[in-house]
Amino acid sequence: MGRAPCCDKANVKRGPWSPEEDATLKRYVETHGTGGNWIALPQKAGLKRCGKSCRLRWLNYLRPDIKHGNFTEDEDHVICTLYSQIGSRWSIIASRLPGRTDNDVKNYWNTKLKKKLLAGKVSLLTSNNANNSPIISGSNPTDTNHLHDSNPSISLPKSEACDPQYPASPTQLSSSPSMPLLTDHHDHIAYGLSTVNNHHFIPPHSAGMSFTSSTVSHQLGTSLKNSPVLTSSQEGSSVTLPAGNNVNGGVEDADQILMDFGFGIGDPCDQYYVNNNGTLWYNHQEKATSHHDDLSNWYPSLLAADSSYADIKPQGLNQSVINQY
DNA sequence: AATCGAGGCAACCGCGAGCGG
DNA sequence: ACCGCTCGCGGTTGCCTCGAT
Repeated sequence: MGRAPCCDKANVKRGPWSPEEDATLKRYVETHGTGGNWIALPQKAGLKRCGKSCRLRWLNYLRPDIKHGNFTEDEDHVICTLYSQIGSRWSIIASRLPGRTDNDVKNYWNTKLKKKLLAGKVSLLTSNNANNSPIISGSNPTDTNHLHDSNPSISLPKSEACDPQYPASPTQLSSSPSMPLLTDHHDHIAYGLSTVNNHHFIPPHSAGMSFTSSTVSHQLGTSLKNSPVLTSSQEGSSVTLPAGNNVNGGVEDADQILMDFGFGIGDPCDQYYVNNNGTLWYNHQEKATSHHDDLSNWYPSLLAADSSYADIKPQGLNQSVINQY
């Protein structure tokens, strides 16, 4: 037996809200509040809507002080940086942006910001430029000063702070002297703590780390300093990145490194790319190809960006391991 | 002017968490 | 401890708009 529906779908209106419905809901909530029960609200308010629909409409549209459209550069940075650190937890990200809803942020990321980021029009801010970091502390949603907090930290709920997928706060991890980063295919370890298909992976940003070409060289045991574009895939495929793209700047930027390790998260064609500010980019290819220029496949920092890895589960990690970092 | 496709956004869906009985 | 109910979240869908052809 499946879950009972939250409402009688046959007797509720669905689809876009009319101005009359908006007015009715707004009037009711402003007069009576939600009463802590959205399920019962539509009947009391005289709406033929599902309670969940009412809640969504109120939170995402009718609530006072909602901002729509026109995300600022500061907001872009907040979203990008938090996304790089905590992934697609839109409610947390939205809570840092006064007047923005999780739905808004999510849509903005999916439709615009991801592309903007890939095009290099907005950057992720790292621990190296913490003075400008939008990663913020405090919880007052109306306080916009946090956008320029000089001593940033993000507070996750306790359970999340202990979640091995988010092994520790960025602040804690940034002080890590040496975290195991890259090993080869045989060890099935890429970046550390999270595990995907038995391959461990944590992007540098999640660890609050700056990731430089020399670090990569060291970890790979290979001299990369004179190799702005590295391919070390088992297939030995070379990679051509789109020209004029800051993120995938390839040969134009000697500090940027492309790594096609040929191992890891499911496919020999997976690629990892670290640019000069420490941002890890991940490219998943379904099939081996010499053309890795489909921008839609590049993701910054977090595997969580790719829904095909939604099954990421932490494995074999305990607090003592976390404490090492 | 008509058609088509891509992009953007609002809304829906299903699941997990939390809470009270 | 268990169960049922509601809330909140993230992923997905579908409609609308707009630009290109």
